[in-house]
Amino acid sequence: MDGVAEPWWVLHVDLDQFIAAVEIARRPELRGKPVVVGGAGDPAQRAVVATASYEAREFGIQSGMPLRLAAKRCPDAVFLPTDPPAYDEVSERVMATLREFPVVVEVLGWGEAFLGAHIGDPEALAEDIRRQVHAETGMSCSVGIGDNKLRAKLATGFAKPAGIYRLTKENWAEVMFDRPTDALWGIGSRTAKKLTELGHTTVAELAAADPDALAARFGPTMGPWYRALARGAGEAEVSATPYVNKSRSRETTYQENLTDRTRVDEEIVVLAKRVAQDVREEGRPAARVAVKIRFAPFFTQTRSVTLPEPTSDAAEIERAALEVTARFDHGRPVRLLGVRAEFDRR
DNA sequence: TCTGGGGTCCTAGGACCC
DNA sequence: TCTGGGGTCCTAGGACCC
Repeated sequence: MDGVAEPWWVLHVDLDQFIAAVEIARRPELRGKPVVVGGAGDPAQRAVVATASYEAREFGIQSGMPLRLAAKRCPDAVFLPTDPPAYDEVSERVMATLREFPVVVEVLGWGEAFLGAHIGDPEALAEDIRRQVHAETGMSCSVGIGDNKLRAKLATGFAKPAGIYRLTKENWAEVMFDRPTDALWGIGSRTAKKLTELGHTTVAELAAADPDALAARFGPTMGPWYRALARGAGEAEVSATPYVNKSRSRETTYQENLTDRTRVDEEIVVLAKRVAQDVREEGRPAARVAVKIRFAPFFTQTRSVTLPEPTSDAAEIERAALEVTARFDHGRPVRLLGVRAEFDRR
């Protein structure tokens, strides 16, 4: 104290195997077993893994993998359906626990948040958080400590499971420079491949890249931003301002492709009704309506329209969705349909 | 890889206006 | 029309994240 401000730290708290952990908490007999949560819990269906328990990961099962493939890798795994309301509820309890600390809490997603704090000993705070979250919710979490959000977020990856890790300007080069560029938060496999074509395979190489060349390849915002990421740049501000949706959408992948045009319209109406309900609950009118169609085998298109006037009326949202649907070239079987409402930017 | 669902942000071309 | 320059909106697509 004595009027000397403590330094500002960003902590990233992430629940370990969150979705699987919620399921195991209410079915203790599953503890220690390979558990895979996703879709309707039927590995014969078109669906992917939401979260696999650490035991299931031993078999090479990962988030985003088709359930069918997961079942092939581990036929004895327990497959469970996703239950979003259950994850909402546990996540809320975790966030409430985090808010008991003298920190700013910015929720990132289910079981994941950034914390901002003026504090002398961030490791001690992280320990307290881990202990308190476990005591109040039964959940295990990991905590990344950083001097900005990027480094805190990446630090959590090194902390898992059930650990604490600090990543700052001091150890950034040592920890990150030899890793591939897609180890960075914001660079995925597509961009990493393009970067490799430009001769930047590692984080160190990207950090030393020519920003003008990157801008020419990726655009004036993204190009220089990738280089900044490689140097560990990120926001340090943490905001507790409640999240406001910019859009609401509903989509469905059909277990069997739709081949009947009439059926497509019927399903669009079903989705539009759900979106209209979401829009009403949002309390703000929709300004645009978009339709997404994924044709077989896996070819996705979107069409959209700006409404003459923003509306929350279900009939108008349905009508707009059907109008937009009519603009597609309906030659092939349909694998997925989606309807999205966008709110006015403000 | 027979590859979900719900979001966000950026890019780029054309329309349109002054 | 042998067609400037800048700003903004609309639309479609790509990429990424959880």
